[in-house]
Parts: sequence; structure tokens; C-alpha cells
Amino acid sequence: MARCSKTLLLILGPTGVGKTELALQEAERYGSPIVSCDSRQVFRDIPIGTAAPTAEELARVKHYFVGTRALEEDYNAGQYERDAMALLDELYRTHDIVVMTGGSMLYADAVCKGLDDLPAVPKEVRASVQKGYEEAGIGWLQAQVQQLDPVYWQQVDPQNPARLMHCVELCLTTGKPYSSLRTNTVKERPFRIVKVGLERDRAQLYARIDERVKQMMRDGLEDEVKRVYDKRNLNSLQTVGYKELFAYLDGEYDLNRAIELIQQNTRHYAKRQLTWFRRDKEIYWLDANESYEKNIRIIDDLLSRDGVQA
RNA sequence: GGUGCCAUAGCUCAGUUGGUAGAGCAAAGGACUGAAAAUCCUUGUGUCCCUAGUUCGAUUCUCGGUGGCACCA
Repeated sequence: MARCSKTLLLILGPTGVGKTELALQEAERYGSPIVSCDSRQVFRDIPIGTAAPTAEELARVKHYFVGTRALEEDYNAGQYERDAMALLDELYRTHDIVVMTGGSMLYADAVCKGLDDLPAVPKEVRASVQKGYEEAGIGWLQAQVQQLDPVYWQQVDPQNPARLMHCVELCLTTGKPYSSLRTNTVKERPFRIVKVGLERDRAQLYARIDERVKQMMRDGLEDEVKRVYDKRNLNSLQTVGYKELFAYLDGEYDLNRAIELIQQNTRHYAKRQLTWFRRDKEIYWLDANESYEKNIRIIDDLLSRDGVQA
């Protein structure tokens, strides 16, 4: 296979492993900006709870997709794919290597493999499906999917309302079965992708997560949450760290309990990320306890290879 | 010091009229192509505190010990 001159260095890993610092070092090394791949850090006004890059980090390297969207905006993986592909096209005019990092698994896949082209769901359609589910329960959703898309009904997890709703929304929007819109193809990308994953011992990862949550509290997470309290129903705020503190502010439990829940839910999130990444055989795993020098040398090696994977 | 109660899964506890045990939470594993930090599924063997006794058989009953709690001195 011919060598492709343009490369995307994608740094993955569960929340709290230490992706940020490695990405900064790589970006500085290659004179690349950092393209964030994070469904929550894209939003403005919630930097503490989403562990967004700090002012100093942002000053070190130019970042994209960090704090660029208002909380009210409906953002999703499909939009991210379009935004990221347009940006990369632009960046590759002046760079050979671009560093991308973040923990949003579906967003990373959207860039690496592409999502199917689906139309936007009109607000009214979403509202009516939502209403049907709330009033008639999951049985109603199941019946809708069985009727509108028997093929998808055979594949979908029938207990998962999010999946069922998505299917119903698209069937109603397009007049076609959702399954007919799913092509199951991987899009060709005009650049080579090198995926690197950072991993560390589970107990150590969890200890770091617990500590990071405490640090967020010291950094003023509670105030940050209070400032967006009125917007609590927005999708952008259905996020670990916010939903627990909203509940605390509502008097559902005390602050210590809220902190424990944030730590626990962050651990659960990290575990889901690990499950997802484990399935991706293209990821080359690095030990986060190794020195940056050593890991950077390994990455250099991966980057210098021809497009064919090891 | 005396009396009573308790000791079972990582935690909180239930239970076995004597046939080696099960819930919640925690935890682990998994699914997932537009809400993805979302959403959903699966998974419970542990010297039933230790010793001795009764018994075909003890985690369960009895004696003693250890630890905890409560009350009385």
C-alpha cells in the first residue's frame, strides 16, 4: 500500500487516564493543533465538570471543538462527523499530522468509519415520539418498531427506549424503515488513521477518577452547576457531574452523597468506554505509567510505518 | 466486673422448623451508526467469627472463646 502523507493521530482511552497531557506533547512535537473528540467539552460554560483543557493548556496548543457550542444547541455525532471532516480537510492543507483526542467513542467512530447519512428529525416528530413513550410506555415504542420496521425489530435491543425512539423518529421522518437507511459501510477517508489507546491499572484509574472529582469540587464545580441550573433539562447537561449536583440542589441527597455518585458514575462511564475500545482491534495500547519519552518513541515508530497496520 | 443482644458476599442485611445460603447496593462482563459523559442487557460460593460437643449430618442447637453493641454495677 502506498504511503499516505496525511495522518490522523487519534489518542483514545477512558476518562481520567491522562490523554490530555500526551496529546499536548504530541501536538507540540508535530506542530499540530488538537482536535477534540468529546461530546461534552464542545459546550461552553461547563469546563470544570467536563474536565476541559485549562487556559494554560489551550494557550500551549490550538484546540478545536472545545467550548464552541452553546448549551442550547442540539449537537450530535452526525453533526460532529461533518464538522470534523470539514476541519480536517482544512488542516491537512498545512499539516501532515493532526492530533485528535477525546473519550466520546461514537464521535471517534464517526470520524474513522463514518455514519450513515440520515436526515435531521423535525422537532415535532421528536416531541410526538417522546410523548407517545411517556404516555404509553415502552410497549408502545416496541409496537411502533414492529410495525414500522420489522427488520430492525429483529436486531434491536427491545428494552432500550433510546434505540427504539431513534428508529421510530427516522421511520416517521423519512417514510422508510430505519433499517433501509443503515448501510453498514465504512467510509474511505483521505488520510491514514493511527489509533493509540492509553491504559492503566483499573484500581489506579479509579483512584485518579475519585481524586479528579474532588479536585473539580475544589475548583468550583458546585458554582458552575448552579449557574446552569435553569437549563438542567437540556441534553448537553445530561452529564455526569451535573445531574448529580442538580439532584443535590433539589434536596434529594446531601453533598457528600452527590460527590460519591459523581465518582461512581464516572467510573461506570470509564468502564463503558473500555468495553467499547476493547472491541476495536486497530488501537495500539500504551501503558500510561511509562514515561512520555518512551510512549512518544513508540508513537513515532507507529507514525513512521507505512499505511499498513502492524 | 455482671447481664442481654449481635457476628452470614466488598458493604447493609435476610434466611436455613439441623440437609453448606439470597436480596439491595458496590463490583465485574457485555450491547450500542445522530440524546453516546446518553441508553440498555447479563452476572451472587461465601472458611455462614473460632474451638469443642450433640447428631448420620451443624452456618443453624449446646458449652467455651474472641470481637462489637446495649444496659446494669
